[in-house]
Amino acid sequence: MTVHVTLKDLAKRLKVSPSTVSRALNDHPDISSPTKKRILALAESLDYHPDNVAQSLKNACTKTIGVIIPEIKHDFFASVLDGIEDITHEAGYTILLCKSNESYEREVINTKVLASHRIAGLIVSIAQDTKDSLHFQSLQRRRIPLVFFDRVFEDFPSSKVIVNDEEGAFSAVNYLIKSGYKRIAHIGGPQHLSIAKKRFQGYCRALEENNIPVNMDYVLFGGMYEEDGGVAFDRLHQFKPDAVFAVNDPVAVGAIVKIKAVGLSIPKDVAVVGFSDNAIASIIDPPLTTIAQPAYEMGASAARLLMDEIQQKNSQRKAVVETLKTRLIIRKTT
Amino acid sequence: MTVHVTLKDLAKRLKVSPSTVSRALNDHPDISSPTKKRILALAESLDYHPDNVAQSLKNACTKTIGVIIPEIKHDFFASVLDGIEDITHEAGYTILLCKSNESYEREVINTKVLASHRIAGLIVSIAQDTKDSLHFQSLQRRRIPLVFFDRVFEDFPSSKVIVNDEEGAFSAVNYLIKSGYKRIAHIGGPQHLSIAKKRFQGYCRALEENNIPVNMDYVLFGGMYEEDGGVAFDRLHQFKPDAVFAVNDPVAVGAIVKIKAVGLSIPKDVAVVGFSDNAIASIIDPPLTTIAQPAYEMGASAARLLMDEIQQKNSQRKAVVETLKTRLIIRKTT
DNA sequence: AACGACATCGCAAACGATTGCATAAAAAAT
DNA sequence: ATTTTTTATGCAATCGTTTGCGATGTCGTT
Repeated sequence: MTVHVTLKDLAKRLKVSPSTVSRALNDHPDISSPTKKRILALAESLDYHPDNVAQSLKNACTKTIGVIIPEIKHDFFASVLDGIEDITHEAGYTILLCKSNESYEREVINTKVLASHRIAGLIVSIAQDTKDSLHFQSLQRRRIPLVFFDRVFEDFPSSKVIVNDEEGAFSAVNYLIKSGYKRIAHIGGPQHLSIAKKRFQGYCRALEENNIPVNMDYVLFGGMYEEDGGVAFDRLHQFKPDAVFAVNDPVAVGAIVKIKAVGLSIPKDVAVVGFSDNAIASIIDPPLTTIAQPAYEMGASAARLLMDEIQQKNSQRKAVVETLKTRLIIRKTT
Repeated sequence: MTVHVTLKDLAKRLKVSPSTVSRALNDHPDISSPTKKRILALAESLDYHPDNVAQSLKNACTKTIGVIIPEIKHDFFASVLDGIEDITHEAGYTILLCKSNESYEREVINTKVLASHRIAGLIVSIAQDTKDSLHFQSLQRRRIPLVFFDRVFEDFPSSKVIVNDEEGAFSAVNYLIKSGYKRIAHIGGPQHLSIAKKRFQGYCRALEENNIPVNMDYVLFGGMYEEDGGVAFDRLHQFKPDAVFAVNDPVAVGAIVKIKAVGLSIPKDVAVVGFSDNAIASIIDPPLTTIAQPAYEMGASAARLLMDEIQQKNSQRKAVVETLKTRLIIRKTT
């Protein structure tokens, strides 16, 4: 009365050896077609499914890939996950999903759990709290292919999928300048996050190329959430900026809410630009000018890179960095 | 030069048997504390991690649970997933994530893949295309605990987490009636989906209890997406409804867009009520009156139920149905 | 001095599947 | 009729871990 039907069960019932059953199920040419048919038929009727766990143990590799993201309930990551799922599913892989909750400790635990699950590879966007990459180095030592996306370590020897943050930020700020805005503020994110840093750099370059000095009164670094945007604009308010370039859409939204709250009008008094083109951007009032990131495509690209690395496991792998293009979407906040 | 450090490696290095190492790592009382310390120390320095795959094989159970959802990039499911992750992570389980893309075939494949991964349990919200439950019955025969949420089979003998859809719909429509709306239309979903059916039932009951006959001119059944809402209102338009109760928020949004497009004003000419309280609801112009579903809580509840069932595997399990409360959120579309 | 009680540890089988090698029978070639 | 080849199947080891049982060795007890 075993619950799971095993290969041995089939063997016993048919009075053949387990090896024969295994070969028959894998359509090995050594097995005669009559026996093959008998075995296939029984397997079918008993609803036999090979035990992936045992197969993995034997083959020293599973058909699962790990994914670690800071949070799930977030347009961007959800879309990325969607892209990852579609590609890996095609390739016969399943996703082991972990969430870091932006915590370094939880990220470390996740890598350990996933490693001991023997994932074939790992796709990661690192947490805000994460500053060192020891846990990922440990995975590389075990030859587990690794692909980072969006939030990456700049000098980590692995494949990455990023967007051209600097360029995107540049084009947004440059557009603001060309539109005649003079006092352009920046609400930035934590500068140890490469995306936050790059966006700040793009902001600076745009100003410089237009011969506008970077005034640090207009620059604030905080978190990546809506409340951070509100807090930041509160402090910025005294300097009367006529435009705000936020590190991402939630922060931009936070700023918008605050701007409206203090009685200023958008974009007449203050223009706002976000980053990411979250769903919220097209829906908020007024609709937010922002920089679109191809989220689904990033997930799909990361998954494709990972699948490649897994397949050619033994050949010398080279870390490839894929930079996807951003796109400035002009709406009503500028 | 093995990549993975195994228990046997430790054993060899320390000239003890693998069983001793195993027991030491599991803090078995038979092992003396000096040897324990030696083993622990080496395990630490060699960055040893037990192979989950081998453990799973031996123990006939993994520390993973499967999750099948129709799509990921959707506020509701993403939030549910968030809830599931938090609870299962606490319990030491990892999520194997599959997406059905609303397709019956893909759902069937997913159940097979997950079963052969030997998941300890499964959480599912069924696809729109799914009409029979054979694949889930097959899982139950293998004694894999199953919990459905949101979209469930009404008469399937397993635990479920649902919201009181009928009651939620009733309260929304009742509110519309009390507010003085007379010609209340319903843009419904596929009636084989229990949630769509229940919401329609709530709509009917509200009308009936207020002595308003249900006029099927005002009722349309379609899909669950934004475009379906637009299409539906197009056809509804001729009957001049003064209020629309949509089966969910995307459909409501589709209707809103269409209503604005034909030059009607909301809520003056037509009121709109959605269902789910997606992020979009609070952001769209005008902000949408809708019925809030506790998405995160549903995920967390489903996960808790599943954890319980897994732990008391052998005792007779009873299917428990947990019904969470909805909440009418009144915004500006009514 | 002899015997049982403990404390430590190893042996070996097991989980379910795969696979190189050996073996047996049947078919083909001489 | 004998040898060679082909075809079909079984044996046994292996992946990494766990665990019941048995084998030591060390004490304390009478």
